[in-house]
Amino acid sequence: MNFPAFRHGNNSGLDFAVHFCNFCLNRKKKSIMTLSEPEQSFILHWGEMGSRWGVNRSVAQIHALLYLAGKPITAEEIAETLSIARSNVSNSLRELQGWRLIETTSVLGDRRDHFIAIADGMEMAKRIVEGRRQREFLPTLSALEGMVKAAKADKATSRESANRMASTLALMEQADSWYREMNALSPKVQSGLLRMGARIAKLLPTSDKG
Amino acid sequence: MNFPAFRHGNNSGLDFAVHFCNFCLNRKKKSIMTLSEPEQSFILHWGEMGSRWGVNRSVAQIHALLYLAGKPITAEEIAETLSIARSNVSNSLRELQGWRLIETTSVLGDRRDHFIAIADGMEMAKRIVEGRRQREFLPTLSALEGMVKAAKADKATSRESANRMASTLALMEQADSWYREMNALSPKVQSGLLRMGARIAKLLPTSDKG
DNA sequence: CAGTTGTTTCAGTATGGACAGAAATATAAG
DNA sequence: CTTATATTTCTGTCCATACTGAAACAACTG
Repeated sequence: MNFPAFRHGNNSGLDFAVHFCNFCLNRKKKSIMTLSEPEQSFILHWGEMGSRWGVNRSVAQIHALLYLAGKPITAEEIAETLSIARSNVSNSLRELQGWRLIETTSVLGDRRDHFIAIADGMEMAKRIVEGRRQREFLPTLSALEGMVKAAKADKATSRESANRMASTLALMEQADSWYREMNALSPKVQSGLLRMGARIAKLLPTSDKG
Repeated sequence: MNFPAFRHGNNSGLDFAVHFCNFCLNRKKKSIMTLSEPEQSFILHWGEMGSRWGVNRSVAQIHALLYLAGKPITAEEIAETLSIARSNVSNSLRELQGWRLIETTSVLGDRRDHFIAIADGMEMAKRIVEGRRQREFLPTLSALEGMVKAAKADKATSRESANRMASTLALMEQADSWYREMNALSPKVQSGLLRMGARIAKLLPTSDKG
């Protein structure tokens, strides 16, 4: 540890630029989060759950940590707290940004990025769903479209087979359309519908012809 | 190939038991399905999709094959058609039965099980969702319950942290309750709601307080 | 009961993805 | 420009899981 020729109080009257000596920065760098036992199991289970749903463990754990922390923390802190490699943290953070589940913030006098998870659980869920839709659902949908077209044209494919593909496609398209419409509603209405549950069915015209 | 002392037509007048000579059975055994090109890509993509969603490739492929076939086929046929090991097929079939996505049927004069996928796409989707709920969602839910309790009791856990866990739990419980209610509705009403999409929101009391 | 056919279990192998650590690159400060 | 610091890319290792093929097991037939 070396302390350069910086001294507190010599910032020559600048109004906005705030500097810290390396000693302060170093002290800041050392702050590892200590996790309580329940917090640890939350993070562990979150990671476990993630890996069952096609999100890798580190990504899910980091997300859980940021979510629990509720305040901006640095990549390094994350790495030390969870004991995972700095590079892994870096990649995972980038992925989480890709899912729009975390954001970066700046802290005065610190060059490092500080990361924070979006706090609203509902919003979180929506972004995860939207992410999976974009990455997996939509590509499959368009692939299926192609296949159905090909199946109908191909005379080696039985009519029944082609029909089954087509109805699968139709079902998926309907589900997607339902999702898009629901997604477009205001959060207020969305949570209203959620809270309402099956009681909504009572509002349907009694002789439901669809 | 050896042909035992069985001859056509010597079934001694039994009404219901129908026998086939081994020659016939052997001929039956050889029938491998030939898949058209669109069918192949359907199966391949289905497998790909499965593996992205935590279902292993073989299981998903076999399911796709049975779904396309639309008629009962044997484990052996599946193995030969998809070129995967017989044992793998056996295990995968068992898993598919666990998900209630396929059923077994018997064919007269054939000891082997014949498998067929449920045909209704909507029903299929519902069973998949229910399966994942049972296997992954509910366990997580109860684990979370324990953690929230522990977090509230534990004084090393910050109030904010405990609250965040609690609200996550609450959201998941609400989602589950919504699902259960929707699931209990009749298929008719369900598809009515699906087709209706966001127009359902118009039926809500205008000043929606929830 | 012996022989045949079908199914499951088991143990070893292979493959894909996660991960660590090092090296390379970028950015800022003096 | 040099040095310090932050981040990303890259490469090899490790691990989990899927998968195969063989062997054990079970069920049925004559």
